[in-house]
Amino acid sequence: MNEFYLKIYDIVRKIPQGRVSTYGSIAKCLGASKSARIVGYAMNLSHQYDLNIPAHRVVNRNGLLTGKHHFATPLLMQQLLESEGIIVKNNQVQNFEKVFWDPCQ
DNA sequence: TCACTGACGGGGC
DNA sequence: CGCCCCGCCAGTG
Repeated sequence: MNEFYLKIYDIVRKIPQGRVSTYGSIAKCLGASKSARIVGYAMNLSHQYDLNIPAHRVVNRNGLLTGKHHFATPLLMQQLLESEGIIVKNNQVQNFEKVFWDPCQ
């Protein structure tokens, strides 16, 4: 747990309800565009610490729910998104361009 | 040190 | 379009 991770968590906490962002755009926003994988790893860690991180709002560049298996149940990620009004079909966020939120805005 | 593993992304074709 | 290859880099054993 270092400052880089804390910055990642700061940004993820700012993602509004009903919107999603991507690992890569978050990394790029922090000036580390090549460290998208690390963002994913940080999301993985966020479960074991008692941080209040909406990790379900972070998907990959294609809008795919690649991290669903790291939640309590594989369906939880999709259910959380749908409860915020996001439509998920075949592990993929629909209207991805519309709900995408740029962390650097 | 080394090798391997990913909740990744860009570029080529 | 989709698919594949490759660079990336923190953690782990």
